[in-house]
Amino acid sequence: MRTTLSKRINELLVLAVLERGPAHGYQIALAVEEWTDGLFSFQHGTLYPILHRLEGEGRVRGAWHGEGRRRKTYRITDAGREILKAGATELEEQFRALLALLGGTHAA
Amino acid sequence: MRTTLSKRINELLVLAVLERGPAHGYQIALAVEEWTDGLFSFQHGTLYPILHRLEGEGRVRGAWHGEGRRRKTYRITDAGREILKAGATELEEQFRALLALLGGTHAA
DNA sequence: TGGTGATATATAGACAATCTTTATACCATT
DNA sequence: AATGGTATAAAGATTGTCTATATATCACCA
Repeated sequence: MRTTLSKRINELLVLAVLERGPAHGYQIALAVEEWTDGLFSFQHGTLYPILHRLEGEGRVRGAWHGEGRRRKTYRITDAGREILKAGATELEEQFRALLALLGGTHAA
Repeated sequence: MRTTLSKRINELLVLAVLERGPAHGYQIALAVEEWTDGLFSFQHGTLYPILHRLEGEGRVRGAWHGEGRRRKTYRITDAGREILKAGATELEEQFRALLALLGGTHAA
């Protein structure tokens, strides 16, 4: 399964949130939880490494805002948008195949 | 993400194949690959531990057939059928939520 | 003004699960 | 008899998440 499915999903979740607008880590975690009704969530010990990884790969760009409380606001890059689109499409195909196999057992 | 998503998916894939009829490990791996057009697949070092785990949990039952080449044929149990149904439903919900978030960025 | 809890980021270390590799062995084909 | 496909198993490396800890600001309340 190439790179891990969870890893891909987690990265796509982050990118999808950032596609809707810049956000910092904490906001991303909240957004994912809200928008998926709690079905997906991030521990902060999981999220920050993902953000750093994505930043290192050039899929997001982070900028510090040093007014008092330190915050790092992330924006999606063009490279990030590309793999978001490609990844979402690929994932959807995979899910279709998966559900077909799972559903085929109890559906008509 | 409770237990790993990949773990749950892998187990459901195995159970879904067995729901269609008894099979031994090698056949299960081939079936998953065929039925998902290669989008999901098992390394044998992944599949056998999963089968042993499922067997230990009573979700499948394995029986050796010792005529020459050793083969272990697995059947799904009632307990296995239960978590297959429950798991498939749960997974579908999760995917819907995920695709809504991912798709919301490039769809209307 | 001092404490609590939410906001906010980061990292080290434990843990879980898969993947790679190696081992064994039968069978069919050439 | 040698090769390649079928078939299972387990040890060890790798990967990625989770837990726990550390740090720090801010708002609120007593």
